[in-house]
Amino acid sequence: MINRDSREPYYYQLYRLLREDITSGKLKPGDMHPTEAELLETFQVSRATVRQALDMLVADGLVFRQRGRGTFIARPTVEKELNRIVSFTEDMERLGFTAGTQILAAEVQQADEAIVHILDVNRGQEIAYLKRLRLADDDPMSLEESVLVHHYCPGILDAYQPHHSLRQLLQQQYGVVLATATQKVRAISADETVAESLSVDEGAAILYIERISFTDANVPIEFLKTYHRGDKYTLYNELRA
Amino acid sequence: MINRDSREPYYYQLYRLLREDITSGKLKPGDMHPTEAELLETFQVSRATVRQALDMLVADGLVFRQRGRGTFIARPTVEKELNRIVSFTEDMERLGFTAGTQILAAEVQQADEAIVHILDVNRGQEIAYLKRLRLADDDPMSLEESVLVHHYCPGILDAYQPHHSLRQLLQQQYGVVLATATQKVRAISADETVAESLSVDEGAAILYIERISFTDANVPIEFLKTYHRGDKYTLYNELRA
DNA sequence: TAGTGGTCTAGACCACAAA
DNA sequence: TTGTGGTCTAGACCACTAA
Repeated sequence: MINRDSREPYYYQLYRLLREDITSGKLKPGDMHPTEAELLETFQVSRATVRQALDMLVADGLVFRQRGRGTFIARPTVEKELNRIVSFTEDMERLGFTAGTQILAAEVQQADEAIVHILDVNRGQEIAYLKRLRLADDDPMSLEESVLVHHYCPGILDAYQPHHSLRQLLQQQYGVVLATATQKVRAISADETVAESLSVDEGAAILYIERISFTDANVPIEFLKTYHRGDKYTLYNELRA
Repeated sequence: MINRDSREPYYYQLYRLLREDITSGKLKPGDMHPTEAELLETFQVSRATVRQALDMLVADGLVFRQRGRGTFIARPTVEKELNRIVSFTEDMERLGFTAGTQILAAEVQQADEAIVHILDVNRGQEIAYLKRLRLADDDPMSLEESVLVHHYCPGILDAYQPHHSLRQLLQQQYGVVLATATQKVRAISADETVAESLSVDEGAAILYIERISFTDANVPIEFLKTYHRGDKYTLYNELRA
């Protein structure tokens, strides 16, 4: 039900309630969604409020409307997922692998000239450096080097455990939400270090990705370099005209 | 002004009018947009209608709202461009190169089993095959193999000229608009053929992209395989949480 | 014809920013 | 204090779908 005393808008509360019914599987793809009239009655809010909540579900791609027929639960498409920021664990599980992690290095360092410009910090300012080897079904898949602005997540390297999601930790312990990211993707040849870490031959093709992640306040918070095994890893994305 | 007799909704007419003021440059980034109250008065519509039009401008990224301050014209950001379908020519010019093209093959073929599933055609149905070498400042940059459903663009291989954009040709001569695409990105090692075409050593890192493009009616129309030189080509994209 | 979503009105009160 | 956008109400009429 809608909490009338909450500072959260009615439409947003309703949105979350309706979304839960879909993501929990209570309503399945193709099912008809409760009509606007039913929602008015059930939740005792005006039609504009109901429509505002439904607009958000439509924007999320969770439902679609057909004039004269009703509102229906959408069939999830792979495409919708393609440009989302996904954790390595999520990514591997989607592909049917079991994800594992080895921590190769975790230390607080001082920002060098290169990082200063990328993460908008001052030279010498503290950064958290984390180097991890990512495994899929116990085989090396990717090598990841993360640099975080330590100021926003002090002590994160002590809190981090291999089975944790860095993303979740940032959100739950520090209230830092990764909202957007930009990335550059290149194909490179494995140098000795990378080859050894990933158990491939020197010179093997590597999918190299540099990502800068931003908080919901549009502040750069993480710089990530990833070396994926070219023979094992595929990146998907979607384009619009 | 709003045409009250049009079948086009008021909010949509208003949206187009306001958008025109921005894209024409009459309103510049950072400028304050007319307030909702002003728009009510000027266009003699209700506030809900004004807000619906403004919602669309916000969704387009053309304006942003600040409670208590007003609505402002947004600064176009590079990031917004990152997930757009871009032609090779556009792409190279953005980077400051001069784009060139050599046609290596252009012929009508019959769909084999692999293509049948990708482009949703029948086995043996006609497809247009086009193999092009892409140059940046006269250096080989990428090797592209396009497969088009010939039925939607009969005779396109005769109409195509090296300095043309395939995308423009499809739109202008056949009314086919490429609206969305999905792509897979991998790092591979150059085999003999690819190495020779791109003037790199065999085994050099190649950024390999497979793209399926869809029309605005969501019909698959083109299958594109691209081999980019790893030492020269970088792919950019943007992610959301 | 009954029921659905699409559009539109004319108000109201609120939170927030700036003077 | 004034003006802005944010939220909300209680209606209305319309276009479309399906029975």
